[in-house]
Amino acid sequence: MTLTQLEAFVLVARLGSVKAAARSLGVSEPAVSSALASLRQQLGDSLVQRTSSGMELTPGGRRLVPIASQMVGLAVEAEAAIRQAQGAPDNLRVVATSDVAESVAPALVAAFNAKSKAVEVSLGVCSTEDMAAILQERLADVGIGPSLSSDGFPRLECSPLFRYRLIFVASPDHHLSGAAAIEPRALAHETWLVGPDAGDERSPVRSLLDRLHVPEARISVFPSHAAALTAAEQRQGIAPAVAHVVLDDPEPRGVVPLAVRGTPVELLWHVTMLAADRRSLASAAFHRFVGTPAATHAMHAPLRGVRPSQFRPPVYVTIWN
Amino acid sequence: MTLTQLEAFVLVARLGSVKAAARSLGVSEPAVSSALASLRQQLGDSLVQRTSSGMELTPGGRRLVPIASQMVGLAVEAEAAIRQAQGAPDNLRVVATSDVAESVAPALVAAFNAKSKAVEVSLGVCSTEDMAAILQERLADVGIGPSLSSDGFPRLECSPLFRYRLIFVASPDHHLSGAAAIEPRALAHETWLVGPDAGDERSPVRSLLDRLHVPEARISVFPSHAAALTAAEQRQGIAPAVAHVVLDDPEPRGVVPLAVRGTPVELLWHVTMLAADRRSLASAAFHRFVGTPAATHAMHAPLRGVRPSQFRPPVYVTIWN
DNA sequence: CGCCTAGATAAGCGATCGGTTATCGGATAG
DNA sequence: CTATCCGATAACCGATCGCTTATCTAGGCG
Repeated sequence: MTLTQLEAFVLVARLGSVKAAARSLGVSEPAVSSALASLRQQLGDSLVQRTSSGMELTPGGRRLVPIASQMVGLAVEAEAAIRQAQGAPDNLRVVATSDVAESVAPALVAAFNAKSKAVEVSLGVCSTEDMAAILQERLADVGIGPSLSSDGFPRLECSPLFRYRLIFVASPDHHLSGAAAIEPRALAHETWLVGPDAGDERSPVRSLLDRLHVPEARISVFPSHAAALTAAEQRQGIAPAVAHVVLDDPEPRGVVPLAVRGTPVELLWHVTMLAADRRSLASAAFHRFVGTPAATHAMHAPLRGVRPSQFRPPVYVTIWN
Repeated sequence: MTLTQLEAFVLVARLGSVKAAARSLGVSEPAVSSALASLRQQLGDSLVQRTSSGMELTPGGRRLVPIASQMVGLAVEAEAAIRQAQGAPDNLRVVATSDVAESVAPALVAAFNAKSKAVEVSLGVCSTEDMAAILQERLADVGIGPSLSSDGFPRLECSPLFRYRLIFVASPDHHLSGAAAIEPRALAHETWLVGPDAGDERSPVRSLLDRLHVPEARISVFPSHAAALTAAEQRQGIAPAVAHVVLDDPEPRGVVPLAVRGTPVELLWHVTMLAADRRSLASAAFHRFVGTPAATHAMHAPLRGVRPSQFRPPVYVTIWN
């Protein structure tokens, strides 16, 4: 029974699939499967069994989850405690959905870092779907993205962070540029140039594309939002974008907003972390920070110096440990 | 950071020496030392440092102890939880000092076993000194021996179990047999035939020998009390013994009690286990059991069928896991 | 019916673990 | 000063871990 095995098991139990757990851990599927096999053999219980709809816990597995989860949590706590005892900088791992990670997160993280020098902040990317489990399993300390409040993760606390506007942009040459009061359903057969969050089942962009019934063939997914925007400048296509990031850019992009009815879409990003009694000192400091005007200001500031290379290449994987 | 390493560290911290930890775990000294080295390297903290008087914790080490302790505790809890979920018999590991293990413990354990068929009980031996740490680290569930109440192990609960009389016996041929009102200090230069607990710093027999200033050369330590008694039948020497065990034996030993002033010595054995809120179901059942008349009766019953071979050969080591 | 998805299994590989015996080093006591 | 105790280290070894790629297999679905 190793901590690695326990962590794999907990993630399988929490996420309901070996595949998702493997993705969250950034390893291959058999790695997780065999970790599970070792546990099963050693404990003499199958722990989880596949059913038609995901993986179901056995009675033994159900008991193991909270214990194993706590053990893994204690392991990271141990490391943090010792680092702190030595006066070493505390560590804060922020995960965000890809849209956040490419818009407001860098500035927010930088501002926080400037203020609390004793904390080392790192920024990662994950899908909305995995975020709750990642936070609960302490693979990360803070999550930024859509609201996670109704997820059945009672130990997580989710609060509104930032109100933003989703707009659609295109090159000035685009045939819809300049058109007035465009009907949304007219966009169903346009070419869409989107960032990685189009792969995230629960991202606003994804649900929008789903609602419009845009066929797969008309969607081009880019490894970053910046790349999607660049493509929109050059190719005929529509890109969703966060309003203030595109419009207030000091070096304006070669795209213009489209006058689509119902836009800009008002949306909210939330910040999620463990409940107050079990979060780390650094997490608590971050939580306090995001309530300050300095944080709001940083997020509203135009995006500066963000290059796609700043973001982890494997966008949908969060790797630490 | 593996559980094995954490356990080694905790035991070193608790027992104050690598040697004692190695003994408790039943492994060699370098095994513990290298486990410690791995932890030190990985966490970047020396954790414990040797001083003139034992090992001293660093600030980081001090923080790690409770966390690591909890982790290993959870590991054994996990196994127990799953075993129980499968309806498998619960497991109760009893440790006792060697005097108890050879006198009342077998009957007590057997009686408990007969009553709760769903619990598998095993009996081990350890020194008084190590008992508290062994219980706290869940290497065993129940400890029987001298009182441990003043040991600075706040999570342990210690209650009186059994009042017994310590007497001295010798062969009827012995020159002191039949003598009246023997002065204790007259025994200082006799030959003593004692069981393994003479090696236990805190056993009553040891402190008695210390008080009499019996020279090392006059003490013969046997691998079991039974062996010491047998030797007393055949050789010229005095053996300490638990009164009712020797006197009520259905097949009387060839020894007689000596009329030493101050004897019989009234002593108490205690039972120690984790505090009520963190003990296992089986431990709780055992705790209830020792308060019943059946338990008292079992302990008072003459020792039946006890052979030295029933006791672990390496007397001062407790091995499970 | 065959395809597809997702988990299990096989085979293999390097790193680490966990243990041993033997030796070294440093403080303490006599 | 030397003997001794105790922890650290060296050298070594087998088992396991943790991971990979490739293949197998059981259900669900068109």
